[in-house]
Amino acid sequence: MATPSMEDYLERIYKLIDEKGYARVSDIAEGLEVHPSSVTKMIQKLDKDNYLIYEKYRGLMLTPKGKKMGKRLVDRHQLLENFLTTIGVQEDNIYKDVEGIEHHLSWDSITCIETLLEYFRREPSRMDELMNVRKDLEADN
Amino acid sequence: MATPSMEDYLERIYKLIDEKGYARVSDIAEGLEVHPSSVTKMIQKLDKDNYLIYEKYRGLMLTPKGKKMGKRLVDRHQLLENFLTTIGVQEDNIYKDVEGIEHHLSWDSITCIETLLEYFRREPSRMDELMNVRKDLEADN
DNA sequence: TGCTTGGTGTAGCCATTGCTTTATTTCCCC
DNA sequence: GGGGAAATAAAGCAATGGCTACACCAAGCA
Repeated sequence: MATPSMEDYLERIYKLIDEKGYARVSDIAEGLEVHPSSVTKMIQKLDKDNYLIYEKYRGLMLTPKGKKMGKRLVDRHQLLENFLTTIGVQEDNIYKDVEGIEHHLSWDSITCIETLLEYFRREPSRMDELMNVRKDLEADN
Repeated sequence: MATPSMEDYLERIYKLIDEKGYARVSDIAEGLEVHPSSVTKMIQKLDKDNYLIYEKYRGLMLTPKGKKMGKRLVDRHQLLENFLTTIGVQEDNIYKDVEGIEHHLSWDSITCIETLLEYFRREPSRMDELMNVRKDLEADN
């Protein structure tokens, strides 16, 4: 299984390839705010675990396994952002919270949160009702 | 600020005191599945950070700060368990997931999840509707 | 009283995870 | 072919927390 940091790298790589068609060491490093040498090292680890195929100085390609996992990770991240937004968490807390929890939820939990979001999406008035509850609770203090 | 591990200890200690009136090193160690020496070390750290007052061989007492934080941590844990249960996560995933995310959510997020739970509590039929969404989504596959 | 014993405390060590620094290598393009 | 940007290798460091081994205290019993 992948460590949290491996997931961060894989997520970033998937996104870069998705957006620009390729993922360079320096882009990955910049995105994650680490030094290039850290990226090289992690890429080698990801290669060893068959998430990607890596050729020194030549670049990398995600394997099917890597693509699949990358997509899941990116989707998961997005889902969690949507979830926190939906329930009313402040913008400035969302990124850090997602960053913190995304690596620690089972896919079962992810699926359930997905369902919950769909629940609110289907009937937007439900969010209004949620906000009413919020106002009630705030009034209690 | 407290590290994840410090929070685990504080949570455990608060619970022990709440249930038995005191918290012995060996009980804490057993609860967290670590060796007693690790507990002593952490207790000293918690003392240094004013979460508790510690006297060698004599036991410990939570300070007001420690009590307040301990209660928050225990409540937070419970809240997250309830949340995952409510949205339909399987029993066997809940503990590990909560264990994983509890240290990584802002109090803003916690409050919002609290509101969400209250939303379902007020009108239990909402959970039925949530389960209907779930069935729909499952049928799609 | 004094000894035994179980619970505690101390010190030093180890593992994991990642990151940095520094020095070197490779590629690409002029 | 040479220069510079990018990438890599090697070594080391820092934070976190856990463990082992051994020393120590204190309560209860003989």
